[in-house]
Amino acid sequence: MAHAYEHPHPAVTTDVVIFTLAADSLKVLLVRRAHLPFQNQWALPGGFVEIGEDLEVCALRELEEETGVTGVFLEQLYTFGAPRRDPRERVITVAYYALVPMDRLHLRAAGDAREVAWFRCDALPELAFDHADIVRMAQQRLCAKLQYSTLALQFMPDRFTLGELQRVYEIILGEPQDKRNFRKRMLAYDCIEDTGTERRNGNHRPARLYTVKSPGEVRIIR
Amino acid sequence: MAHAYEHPHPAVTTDVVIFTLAADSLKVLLVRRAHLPFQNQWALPGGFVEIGEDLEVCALRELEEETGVTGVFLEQLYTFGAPRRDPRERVITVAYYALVPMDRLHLRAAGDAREVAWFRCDALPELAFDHADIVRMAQQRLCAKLQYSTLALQFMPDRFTLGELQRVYEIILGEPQDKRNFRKRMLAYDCIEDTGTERRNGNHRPARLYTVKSPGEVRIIR
DNA sequence: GCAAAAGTGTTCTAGGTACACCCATGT
DNA sequence: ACATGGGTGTACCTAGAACACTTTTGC
Repeated sequence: MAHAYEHPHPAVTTDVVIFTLAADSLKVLLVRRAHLPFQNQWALPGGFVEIGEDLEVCALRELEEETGVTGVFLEQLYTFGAPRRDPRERVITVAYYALVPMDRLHLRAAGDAREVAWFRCDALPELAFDHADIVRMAQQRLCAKLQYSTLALQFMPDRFTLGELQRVYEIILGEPQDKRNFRKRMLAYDCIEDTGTERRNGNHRPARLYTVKSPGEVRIIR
Repeated sequence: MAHAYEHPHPAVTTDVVIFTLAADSLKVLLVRRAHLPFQNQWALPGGFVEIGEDLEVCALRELEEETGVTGVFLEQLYTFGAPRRDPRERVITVAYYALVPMDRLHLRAAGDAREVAWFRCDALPELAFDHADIVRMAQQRLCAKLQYSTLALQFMPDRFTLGELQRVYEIILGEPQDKRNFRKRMLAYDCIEDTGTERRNGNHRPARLYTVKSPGEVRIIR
Protein backbone atom coordinates (compact mmCIF):
# COMPACT_ATOMS: atom_id res chain seq x y z
CA MET A 1 0.00 0.00 0.00
CA ALA A 2 2.68 2.47 0.97
CA HIS A 3 4.53 1.52 -2.20
CA ALA A 4 1.76 1.11 -4.72
CA TYR A 5 3.96 2.77 -7.33
CA GLU A 6 7.35 1.29 -8.14
CA HIS A 7 9.35 4.34 -7.30
CA PRO A 8 11.63 5.68 -4.60
CA HIS A 9 9.85 7.61 -1.86
CA PRO A 10 11.66 10.55 -0.32
CA ALA A 11 10.76 12.01 3.06
CA VAL A 12 8.62 15.16 2.94
CA THR A 13 8.45 17.88 5.58
CA THR A 14 6.94 21.31 5.96
CA ASP A 15 8.93 24.14 7.49
CA VAL A 16 7.37 27.42 8.53
CA VAL A 17 8.97 30.84 8.65
CA ILE A 18 6.93 32.48 11.40
CA PHE A 19 7.22 36.25 11.39
CA THR A 20 6.13 38.71 13.99
CA LEU A 21 6.99 42.26 14.97
CA ALA A 22 8.27 43.10 18.39
CA ALA A 23 10.49 45.75 19.91
CA ASP A 24 10.58 47.67 16.65
CA SER A 25 12.04 44.81 14.64
CA LEU A 26 10.99 41.95 12.44
CA LYS A 27 11.45 38.60 14.16
CA VAL A 28 11.51 34.97 13.12
CA LEU A 29 10.79 32.02 15.36
CA LEU A 30 13.52 29.41 15.60
CA VAL A 31 13.87 26.20 17.57
CA ARG A 32 17.07 24.64 18.79
CA ARG A 33 17.46 21.12 17.47
CA ALA A 34 17.60 18.43 20.14
CA HIS A 35 18.94 15.71 17.85
CA LEU A 36 21.32 14.96 15.01
CA PRO A 37 21.86 16.14 12.38
CA PHE A 38 22.70 19.75 13.25
CA GLN A 39 22.23 18.98 16.95
CA ASN A 40 21.97 22.16 19.05
CA GLN A 41 21.77 24.39 15.99
CA TRP A 42 18.86 26.69 15.39
CA ALA A 43 16.35 25.72 12.72
CA LEU A 44 12.89 26.55 11.45
CA PRO A 45 9.98 24.81 13.14
CA GLY A 46 8.86 22.00 10.90
CA GLY A 47 8.15 18.35 10.70
CA PHE A 48 7.22 15.38 8.63
CA VAL A 49 4.01 15.29 6.69
CA GLU A 50 1.76 12.47 7.84
CA ILE A 51 0.23 10.17 5.27
CA GLY A 52 -3.28 11.54 4.91
CA GLU A 53 -2.39 15.00 6.15
CA ASP A 54 -2.72 17.98 3.83
CA LEU A 55 0.44 20.06 3.42
CA GLU A 56 -1.14 23.26 4.65
CA VAL A 57 -2.69 21.44 7.60
CA CYS A 58 0.75 20.16 8.47
CA ALA A 59 2.18 23.67 8.39
CA LEU A 60 -0.75 24.99 10.47
CA ARG A 61 -0.05 22.30 13.02
CA GLU A 62 3.59 23.37 13.31
CA LEU A 63 2.49 26.96 13.62
CA GLU A 64 0.04 26.24 16.40
CA GLU A 65 2.37 23.93 18.28
CA GLU A 66 5.03 26.63 18.40
CA THR A 67 3.04 29.81 18.86
CA GLY A 68 -0.40 28.73 20.03
CA VAL A 69 -2.04 30.87 17.38
CA THR A 70 -4.64 29.84 14.84
CA GLY A 71 -6.45 31.70 12.12
CA VAL A 72 -3.54 33.80 10.99
CA PHE A 73 -2.06 34.36 7.55
CA LEU A 74 -0.21 31.35 6.13
CA GLU A 75 0.99 30.97 2.55
CA GLN A 76 3.09 28.47 0.66
CA LEU A 77 6.51 29.91 -0.14
CA TYR A 78 8.53 27.43 -2.18
CA THR A 79 9.57 23.79 -2.21
CA PHE A 80 13.20 23.04 -1.50
CA GLY A 81 14.44 19.70 -2.71
CA ALA A 82 18.18 19.73 -3.39
CA PRO A 83 19.34 16.12 -3.11
CA ARG A 84 21.80 16.61 -0.25
CA ARG A 85 20.05 19.29 1.77
CA ASP A 86 19.65 16.74 4.55
CA PRO A 87 22.74 14.61 5.19
CA ARG A 88 20.79 11.54 6.26
CA GLU A 89 18.42 10.83 3.44
CA ARG A 90 16.50 12.64 0.72
CA VAL A 91 14.16 15.14 2.35
CA ILE A 92 12.00 17.50 0.34
CA THR A 93 10.52 20.38 2.29
CA VAL A 94 7.52 22.48 1.40
CA ALA A 95 8.20 25.85 3.01
CA TYR A 96 5.44 28.16 4.25
CA TYR A 97 5.50 31.54 5.86
CA ALA A 98 3.12 32.90 8.47
CA LEU A 99 2.39 36.34 9.90
CA VAL A 100 1.47 36.54 13.56
CA PRO A 101 -0.02 39.73 15.00
CA MET A 102 2.11 41.17 17.74
CA ASP A 103 -0.52 40.72 20.44
CA ARG A 104 -1.69 37.18 19.71
CA LEU A 105 1.32 35.23 20.86
CA HIS A 106 1.03 32.50 23.41
CA LEU A 107 4.42 30.89 23.04
CA ARG A 108 4.47 27.38 24.38
CA ALA A 109 6.27 27.08 27.65
CA ALA A 110 9.63 25.59 26.80
CA GLY A 111 8.57 22.63 28.96
CA ASP A 112 9.14 20.20 26.15
CA ALA A 113 12.90 20.54 26.58
CA ARG A 114 13.43 22.21 23.22
CA GLU A 115 14.51 25.77 23.27
CA VAL A 116 12.37 28.18 21.25
CA ALA A 117 13.17 31.83 20.62
CA TRP A 118 12.48 34.84 18.45
CA PHE A 119 15.41 36.27 16.52
CA ARG A 120 15.75 39.56 14.76
CA CYS A 121 15.81 38.95 11.02
CA ASP A 122 18.89 41.08 10.71
CA ALA A 123 20.80 39.06 13.32
CA LEU A 124 20.13 35.40 12.75
CA PRO A 125 22.38 32.69 14.13
CA GLU A 126 23.80 30.03 11.85
CA LEU A 127 20.92 27.83 10.73
CA ALA A 128 20.61 24.11 10.12
CA PHE A 129 20.13 22.63 6.63
CA ASP A 130 19.30 25.25 3.96
CA HIS A 131 17.07 27.15 6.36
CA ALA A 132 18.99 30.38 5.86
CA ASP A 133 17.97 30.28 2.17
CA ILE A 134 14.36 29.66 3.17
CA VAL A 135 14.28 32.60 5.57
CA ARG A 136 15.91 34.83 2.97
CA MET A 137 13.32 33.95 0.37
CA ALA A 138 10.48 34.44 2.86
CA GLN A 139 11.77 37.87 3.77
CA GLN A 140 12.03 38.84 0.10
CA ARG A 141 8.46 37.70 -0.49
CA LEU A 142 7.27 39.66 2.54
CA CYS A 143 8.95 42.86 1.32
CA ALA A 144 7.60 42.43 -2.19
CA LYS A 145 4.08 41.60 -1.12
CA LEU A 146 3.91 44.50 1.31
CA GLN A 147 4.16 46.82 -1.66
CA TYR A 148 1.37 45.43 -3.79
CA SER A 149 -1.08 44.11 -1.20
CA THR A 150 -2.59 44.80 2.19
CA LEU A 151 -0.50 42.05 3.77
CA ALA A 152 0.89 44.31 6.48
CA LEU A 153 -2.53 44.47 8.15
CA GLN A 154 -2.03 40.83 9.14
CA PHE A 155 0.52 41.99 11.71
CA MET A 156 -1.84 44.44 13.39
CA PRO A 157 -3.76 43.86 16.62
CA ASP A 158 -7.53 44.43 16.74
CA ARG A 159 -7.11 48.15 17.18
CA PHE A 160 -4.09 50.12 16.17
CA THR A 161 -2.97 53.60 15.26
CA LEU A 162 -1.80 54.81 11.88
CA GLY A 163 1.56 55.54 13.45
CA GLU A 164 1.91 51.90 14.46
CA LEU A 165 0.96 50.73 10.99
CA GLN A 166 3.49 53.07 9.45
CA ARG A 167 6.18 51.69 11.74
CA VAL A 168 5.37 48.18 10.49
CA TYR A 169 6.09 49.26 6.92
CA GLU A 170 9.24 51.08 7.93
CA ILE A 171 10.61 48.13 9.85
CA ILE A 172 9.97 45.58 7.12
CA LEU A 173 10.98 47.73 4.17
CA GLY A 174 13.87 49.23 6.09
CA GLU A 175 13.19 52.78 4.94
CA PRO A 176 11.22 55.72 6.32
CA GLN A 177 7.80 56.54 4.87
CA ASP A 178 6.37 60.00 4.42
CA LYS A 179 3.67 60.40 7.05
CA ARG A 180 1.11 62.33 5.02
CA ASN A 181 1.44 60.26 1.88
CA PHE A 182 1.33 57.06 3.91
CA ARG A 183 -1.94 58.00 5.61
CA LYS A 184 -3.51 59.22 2.39
CA ARG A 185 -2.65 55.94 0.66
CA MET A 186 -3.82 53.66 3.48
CA LEU A 187 -7.15 55.42 3.82
CA ALA A 188 -7.62 55.40 0.04
CA TYR A 189 -7.37 51.59 0.03
CA ASP A 190 -10.50 51.65 2.15
CA CYS A 191 -9.38 48.63 4.17
CA ILE A 192 -9.29 50.16 7.63
CA GLU A 193 -11.91 52.00 9.62
CA ASP A 194 -11.81 54.69 12.25
CA THR A 195 -13.27 53.24 15.47
CA GLY A 196 -14.04 56.69 16.84
CA THR A 197 -11.97 55.89 19.92
CA GLU A 198 -8.54 57.11 20.86
CA ARG A 199 -5.55 55.90 22.75
CA ARG A 200 -3.46 57.99 25.13
CA ASN A 201 0.08 56.84 25.19
CA GLY A 202 2.56 59.39 26.41
CA ASN A 203 3.22 63.05 26.68
CA HIS A 204 1.44 63.86 23.51
CA ARG A 205 -1.82 64.04 21.65
CA PRO A 206 -3.92 60.83 21.70
CA ALA A 207 -4.00 58.78 18.50
CA ARG A 208 -7.12 57.58 16.69
CA LEU A 209 -7.65 53.85 16.76
CA TYR A 210 -8.45 51.95 13.58
CA THR A 211 -9.59 48.40 12.82
CA VAL A 212 -9.25 46.24 9.76
CA LYS A 213 -12.54 46.04 7.85
CA SER A 214 -12.25 42.40 6.71
CA PRO A 215 -9.50 40.91 8.85
CA GLY A 216 -8.96 37.68 6.92
CA GLU A 217 -8.65 39.20 3.48
CA VAL A 218 -5.39 40.25 1.82
CA ARG A 219 -6.18 42.54 -1.09
CA ILE A 220 -3.93 43.07 -4.10
CA ILE A 221 -3.50 46.76 -4.85
CA ARG A 222 -2.08 48.86 -7.69
CA MET B 1 18.91 3.99 4.29
CA ALA B 2 15.74 4.79 2.42
CA HIS B 3 13.97 5.05 5.78
CA ALA B 4 16.58 6.64 7.96
CA TYR B 5 13.86 8.73 9.61
CA GLU B 6 10.93 7.00 11.28
CA HIS B 7 8.25 8.61 9.22
CA PRO B 8 5.91 7.78 6.41
CA HIS B 9 7.30 8.52 2.95
CA PRO B 10 4.88 9.74 0.31
CA ALA B 11 5.61 9.53 -3.40
CA VAL B 12 6.82 12.78 -5.00
CA THR B 13 6.44 13.78 -8.62
CA THR B 14 7.00 16.85 -10.74
CA ASP B 15 4.44 17.93 -13.31
CA VAL B 16 5.15 20.56 -15.93
CA VAL B 17 2.71 22.92 -17.60
CA ILE B 18 4.40 23.48 -20.94
CA PHE B 19 3.11 26.55 -22.74
CA THR B 20 3.69 27.62 -26.27
CA LEU B 21 1.97 29.87 -28.78
CA ALA B 22 0.72 28.58 -32.09
CA ALA B 23 -2.02 29.48 -34.52
CA ASP B 24 -2.83 32.64 -32.59
CA SER B 25 -3.61 30.84 -29.36
CA LEU B 26 -1.96 29.79 -26.12
CA LYS B 27 -1.39 26.05 -25.97
CA VAL B 28 -0.55 23.51 -23.29
CA LEU B 29 1.09 20.16 -23.87
CA LEU B 30 -0.83 17.14 -22.61
CA VAL B 31 -0.17 13.41 -22.73
CA ARG B 32 -2.75 10.66 -22.80
CA ARG B 33 -2.29 8.28 -19.89
CA ALA B 34 -1.52 4.70 -20.91
CA HIS B 35 -2.24 3.20 -17.49
CA LEU B 36 -4.52 3.34 -14.50
CA PRO B 37 -5.54 5.46 -12.73
CA PHE B 38 -7.24 7.81 -15.19
CA GLN B 39 -6.33 5.50 -18.06
CA ASN B 40 -6.81 7.19 -21.46
CA GLN B 41 -7.42 10.58 -19.90
CA TRP B 42 -5.26 13.56 -20.71
CA ALA B 43 -2.76 14.73 -18.10
CA LEU B 44 0.27 16.96 -17.65
CA PRO B 45 3.63 15.45 -18.48
CA GLY B 46 5.30 14.52 -15.25
CA GLY B 47 6.95 11.76 -13.33
CA PHE B 48 8.50 10.55 -10.15
CA VAL B 49 11.48 12.27 -8.63
CA GLU B 50 14.46 9.97 -8.41
CA ILE B 51 16.37 9.72 -5.17
CA GLY B 52 19.37 11.94 -5.76
CA GLU B 53 17.68 13.99 -8.47
CA ASP B 54 17.04 17.68 -7.96
CA LEU B 55 13.42 18.78 -8.38
CA GLU B 56 14.17 21.24 -11.14
CA VAL B 57 16.36 18.69 -12.93
CA CYS B 58 13.44 16.28 -12.80
CA ALA B 59 11.13 18.88 -14.35
CA LEU B 60 13.71 19.72 -17.03
CA ARG B 61 13.94 16.04 -17.88
CA GLU B 62 10.18 15.84 -18.38
CA LEU B 63 10.29 18.96 -20.50
CA GLU B 64 13.04 17.63 -22.74
CA GLU B 65 11.51 14.19 -23.07
CA GLU B 66 8.24 15.66 -24.30
CA THR B 67 9.34 18.61 -26.40
CA GLY B 68 13.02 18.03 -27.14
CA VAL B 69 13.85 21.55 -26.02
CA THR B 70 16.46 22.62 -23.50
CA GLY B 71 17.53 25.97 -22.20
CA VAL B 72 14.08 27.52 -22.01
CA PHE B 73 12.30 29.26 -19.18
CA LEU B 74 11.23 26.99 -16.32
CA GLU B 75 9.94 28.10 -12.94
CA GLN B 76 8.46 26.40 -9.91
CA LEU B 77 4.73 27.09 -9.67
CA TYR B 78 3.30 25.51 -6.54
CA THR B 79 3.26 22.23 -4.66
CA PHE B 80 0.02 20.28 -4.64
CA GLY B 81 -0.37 17.77 -1.86
CA ALA B 82 -4.03 17.14 -1.03
CA PRO B 83 -4.17 13.69 0.58
CA ARG B 84 -6.45 12.04 -1.95
CA ARG B 85 -5.36 13.74 -5.15
CA ASP B 86 -4.09 10.36 -6.35
CA PRO B 87 -6.45 7.46 -5.65
CA ARG B 88 -3.66 4.94 -5.24
CA GLU B 89 -1.40 6.35 -2.60
CA ARG B 90 -0.24 9.67 -1.26
CA VAL B 91 1.45 11.58 -4.06
CA ILE B 92 2.76 15.10 -3.63
CA THR B 93 3.56 16.93 -6.83
CA VAL B 94 5.83 19.91 -7.30
CA ALA B 95 4.39 21.74 -10.30
CA TYR B 96 6.53 23.78 -12.70
CA TYR B 97 5.66 25.78 -15.76
CA ALA B 98 7.76 26.26 -18.87
CA LEU B 99 7.64 28.62 -21.85
CA VAL B 100 8.72 27.23 -25.20
CA PRO B 101 9.38 29.57 -28.14
CA MET B 102 7.13 28.87 -31.06
CA ASP B 103 9.95 27.85 -33.38
CA ARG B 104 11.99 25.60 -31.11
CA LEU B 105 9.70 22.62 -30.94
CA HIS B 106 10.89 19.17 -31.85
CA LEU B 107 8.02 17.11 -30.49
CA ARG B 108 8.99 13.51 -29.97
CA ALA B 109 7.56 11.19 -32.53
CA ALA B 110 4.65 9.47 -30.80
CA GLY B 111 6.61 6.26 -31.35
CA ASP B 112 6.51 5.43 -27.67
CA ALA B 113 2.84 4.52 -27.91
CA ARG B 114 1.68 7.42 -25.78
CA GLU B 115 -0.32 10.10 -27.46
CA VAL B 116 0.97 13.65 -27.03
CA ALA B 117 -0.80 16.79 -28.19
CA TRP B 118 -1.09 20.53 -27.81
CA PHE B 119 -4.43 21.90 -26.61
CA ARG B 120 -5.75 25.42 -26.65
CA CYS B 121 -5.88 26.70 -23.07
CA ASP B 122 -9.44 27.82 -23.60
CA ALA B 123 -10.56 24.37 -24.76
CA LEU B 124 -8.99 21.77 -22.54
CA PRO B 125 -10.34 18.25 -22.28
CA GLU B 126 -11.13 16.77 -18.89
CA LEU B 127 -7.86 16.24 -17.06
CA ALA B 128 -6.61 13.53 -14.73
CA PHE B 129 -5.98 14.14 -11.02
CA ASP B 130 -6.06 17.82 -10.03
CA HIS B 131 -4.26 18.84 -13.20
CA ALA B 132 -7.01 21.25 -14.20
CA ASP B 133 -6.24 23.24 -11.02
CA ILE B 134 -2.55 23.19 -11.85
CA VAL B 135 -3.08 24.48 -15.38
CA ARG B 136 -5.42 27.19 -14.09
CA MET B 137 -2.86 28.41 -11.58
CA ALA B 138 -0.10 28.34 -14.19
CA GLN B 139 -2.18 30.41 -16.55
CA GLN B 140 -2.93 32.94 -13.81
CA ARG B 141 0.77 33.20 -13.01
CA LEU B 142 1.60 33.68 -16.67
CA CYS B 143 -0.94 36.51 -17.04
CA ALA B 144 0.25 38.21 -13.88
CA LYS B 145 3.93 37.91 -14.66
CA LEU B 146 3.47 39.19 -18.20
CA GLN B 147 2.44 42.51 -16.73
CA TYR B 148 5.36 43.10 -14.41
CA SER B 149 8.23 41.37 -16.21
CA THR B 150 9.71 40.70 -19.63
CA LEU B 151 8.53 37.08 -19.50
CA ALA B 152 6.76 37.30 -22.87
CA LEU B 153 10.10 37.51 -24.66
CA GLN B 154 10.64 33.85 -23.72
CA PHE B 155 8.04 32.92 -26.33
CA MET B 156 9.75 34.75 -29.17
CA PRO B 157 11.95 33.19 -31.86
CA ASP B 158 15.43 34.60 -32.53
CA ARG B 159 14.07 37.38 -34.70
CA PHE B 160 10.58 38.73 -34.53
CA THR B 161 8.53 41.80 -35.31
CA LEU B 162 6.87 44.14 -32.85
CA GLY B 163 3.54 43.13 -34.31
CA GLU B 164 4.22 39.51 -33.40
CA LEU B 165 5.27 40.46 -29.89
CA GLN B 166 2.11 42.50 -29.48
CA ARG B 167 0.02 39.54 -30.60
CA VAL B 168 1.65 37.42 -27.88
CA TYR B 169 0.46 39.86 -25.23
CA GLU B 170 -2.99 40.08 -26.75
CA ILE B 171 -3.42 36.32 -26.89
CA ILE B 172 -2.28 35.68 -23.33
CA LEU B 173 -4.01 38.64 -21.72
CA GLY B 174 -7.07 38.23 -23.89
CA GLU B 175 -7.44 41.92 -24.64
CA PRO B 176 -6.21 44.23 -27.41
CA GLN B 177 -3.24 46.48 -26.80
CA ASP B 178 -2.79 49.99 -28.16
CA LYS B 179 -0.16 49.75 -30.87
CA ARG B 180 1.66 53.01 -30.22
CA ASN B 181 1.72 52.69 -26.44
CA PHE B 182 2.81 49.08 -26.71
CA ARG B 183 5.79 49.88 -28.91
CA LYS B 184 6.80 52.85 -26.83
CA ARG B 185 6.75 50.73 -23.67
CA MET B 186 8.64 47.77 -25.12
CA LEU B 187 11.39 49.93 -26.54
CA ALA B 188 11.63 51.87 -23.27
CA TYR B 189 12.40 48.63 -21.40
CA ASP B 190 15.52 48.46 -23.53
CA CYS B 191 15.37 44.67 -23.73
CA ILE B 192 15.08 44.24 -27.48
CA GLU B 193 17.22 45.48 -30.33
CA ASP B 194 16.57 46.45 -33.93
CA THR B 195 18.53 44.06 -36.17
CA GLY B 196 18.42 46.47 -39.09
CA THR B 197 16.82 43.77 -41.23
CA GLU B 198 13.23 43.47 -42.36
CA ARG B 199 10.77 40.77 -43.20
CA ARG B 200 8.33 40.83 -46.09
CA ASN B 201 5.23 38.93 -45.30
CA GLY B 202 2.25 39.81 -47.42
CA ASN B 203 0.65 42.59 -49.33
CA HIS B 204 1.94 45.27 -47.08
CA ARG B 205 4.93 47.16 -45.79
CA PRO B 206 7.82 44.99 -44.46
CA ALA B 207 8.31 44.86 -40.70
CA ARG B 208 11.54 45.50 -38.82
CA LEU B 209 13.04 42.49 -37.12
CA TYR B 210 14.13 42.64 -33.49
CA THR B 211 16.13 40.34 -31.21
CA VAL B 212 16.20 39.93 -27.45
CA LYS B 213 19.30 41.54 -25.96
CA SER B 214 19.91 39.00 -23.17
CA PRO B 215 17.78 36.00 -24.09
CA GLY B 216 18.00 34.11 -20.81
CA GLU B 217 17.10 36.97 -18.53
CA VAL B 218 13.59 37.82 -17.31
CA ARG B 219 13.55 41.34 -15.94
CA ILE B 220 11.08 42.66 -13.40
CA ILE B 221 9.64 45.98 -14.52
CA ARG B 222 7.53 48.74 -12.95
C1' DG C 1 -5.44 52.06 -57.05
C1' DC C 2 -6.66 49.41 -53.31
C1' DA C 3 -6.21 46.37 -49.44
C1' DA C 4 -3.38 45.30 -45.42
C1' DA C 5 -0.20 45.67 -41.86
C1' DA C 6 3.84 48.87 -40.39
C1' DG C 7 5.19 52.83 -38.41
C1' DT C 8 4.95 57.33 -35.78
C1' DG C 9 3.72 61.99 -31.50
C1' DT C 10 0.97 64.68 -28.72
C1' DT C 11 -2.39 65.60 -25.22
C1' DC C 12 -4.62 64.31 -21.07
C1' DT C 13 -5.09 62.20 -16.67
C1' DA C 14 -4.18 60.04 -12.38
C1' DG C 15 -1.31 58.48 -8.96
C1' DG C 16 3.01 59.23 -6.49
C1' DT C 17 6.30 62.25 -4.38
C1' DA C 18 7.96 66.22 -1.86
C1' DC C 19 7.28 69.17 1.65
C1' DA C 20 6.05 72.37 6.85
C1' DC C 21 3.13 73.62 10.26
C1' DC C 22 -0.38 73.36 14.14
C1' DC C 23 -2.60 70.14 17.85
C1' DA C 24 -3.36 67.68 22.19
C1' DT C 25 -1.31 65.78 25.89
C1' DG C 26 2.02 64.70 30.25
C1' DT C 27 5.47 66.42 32.97
C1' DA D 1 6.35 76.19 28.82
C1' DC D 2 8.26 72.51 26.57
C1' DA D 3 8.87 68.04 24.70
C1' DT D 4 6.59 64.42 22.14
C1' DG D 5 4.19 62.08 18.65
C1' DG D 6 -0.61 63.00 16.14
C1' DG D 7 -2.79 65.09 12.51
C1' DT D 8 -3.50 67.80 8.04
C1' DG D 9 -3.24 70.01 2.26
C1' DT D 10 -0.99 71.68 -1.90
C1' DA D 11 2.13 71.86 -5.82
C1' DC D 12 4.85 69.14 -8.81
C1' DC D 13 6.16 65.35 -11.67
C1' DT D 14 6.05 61.22 -14.19
C1' DA D 15 4.09 57.17 -16.16
C1' DG D 16 0.15 55.33 -18.46
C1' DA D 17 -4.06 56.00 -21.47
C1' DA D 18 -6.41 57.82 -25.43
C1' DC D 19 -6.22 58.78 -29.99
C1' DA D 20 -5.52 59.18 -36.32
C1' DC D 21 -2.91 59.49 -40.10
C1' DT D 22 1.02 58.32 -43.42
C1' DT D 23 4.08 54.53 -45.42
C1' DT D 24 5.29 50.48 -48.00
C1' DT D 25 4.29 46.61 -50.10
C1' DG D 26 1.54 42.70 -53.21
C1' DC D 27 -2.01 42.01 -56.10
